[in-house]
Amino acid sequence: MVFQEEHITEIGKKLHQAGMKLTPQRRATVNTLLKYQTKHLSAEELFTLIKLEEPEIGLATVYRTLDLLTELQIVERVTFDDGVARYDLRRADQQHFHHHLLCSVCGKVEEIHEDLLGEVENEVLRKYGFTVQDHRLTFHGVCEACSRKERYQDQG
Amino acid sequence: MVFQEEHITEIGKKLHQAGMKLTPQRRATVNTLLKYQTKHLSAEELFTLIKLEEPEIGLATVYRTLDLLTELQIVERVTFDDGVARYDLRRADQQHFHHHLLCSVCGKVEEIHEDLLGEVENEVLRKYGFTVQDHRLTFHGVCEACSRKERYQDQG
DNA sequence: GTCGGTGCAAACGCTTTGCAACCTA
DNA sequence: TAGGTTGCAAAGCGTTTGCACCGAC
Repeated sequence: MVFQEEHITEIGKKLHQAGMKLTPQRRATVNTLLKYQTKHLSAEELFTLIKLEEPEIGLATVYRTLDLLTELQIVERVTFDDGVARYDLRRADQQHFHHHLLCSVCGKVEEIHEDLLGEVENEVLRKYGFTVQDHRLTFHGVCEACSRKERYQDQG
Repeated sequence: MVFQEEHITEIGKKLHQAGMKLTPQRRATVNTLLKYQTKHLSAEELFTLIKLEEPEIGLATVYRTLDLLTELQIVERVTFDDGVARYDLRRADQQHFHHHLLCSVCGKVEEIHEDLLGEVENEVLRKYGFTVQDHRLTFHGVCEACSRKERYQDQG
């Protein structure tokens, strides 16, 4: 995938700028993040998948790499209420226009890449004097597929 | 505080309805939650405070009580990105109109009790077919006090 | 040769659980 | 007195850290 290679070299550059190396382990981690984009995988889940490409890698290295990528703002760490950290590759074009829909029936996590909060953030500044730099917005509810199923069951 | 007593008996009723008892430990926990409302304390912090009223209480009981109150929707469990659960007494009149402002300078957590998301939730239903039941919204940024300080420093 | 990066195992902090004793409705 | 509730200690789980070894520049 050319697209993927571009991403990797771009990330390699960022690492270099920070005086750090693009090791095979880090490359494999980024590859896996790219491959499972928007899946919101935990460190342990990523570890299992990364091992397919880089079997010798250790869990600690995965954590360290994810921390590093988070600091460089290449990935975003999200914590839902289960307390487990999940990791998301950040799109280059995306500031913080990124929300989650968490279905309480099937557990699926959907992403919305659209800024729903522009006006709301202005309001927060106006009313509370709070300057918003970033946000975390997760909606809990029922996704389209599950709603349909529920309606179906109610009738049947 | 009459207000507080009302709350306690009301919560006692809810427990009763669920076939559970209002023990001294639970009473002390609710009292402390009332006393430090909107402080977003962790279980450990609450434990320390509850012990002032009920010195024999164990940490496990605090966790169990908080779990119980969360299930009964009397308190709300919030997890910011540090991964530690914090607990918030739910106001009777409040559905989910409750957001957080997290200052990245001083670490303070402010609450907003105002529904900023009514229109946004309609949009989510319209565009994504997702029926919103609840949400978590946290703004990361700089609070009014810290903004003022920063402006002052820039000038001085 | 230096210095960052790695794997392993041990440690860590928050949370949950097993169990015997307790106590309240 | 029956069943929920408790305190304690141990275990659980995700995450971090110490350390010796490795490998690229």
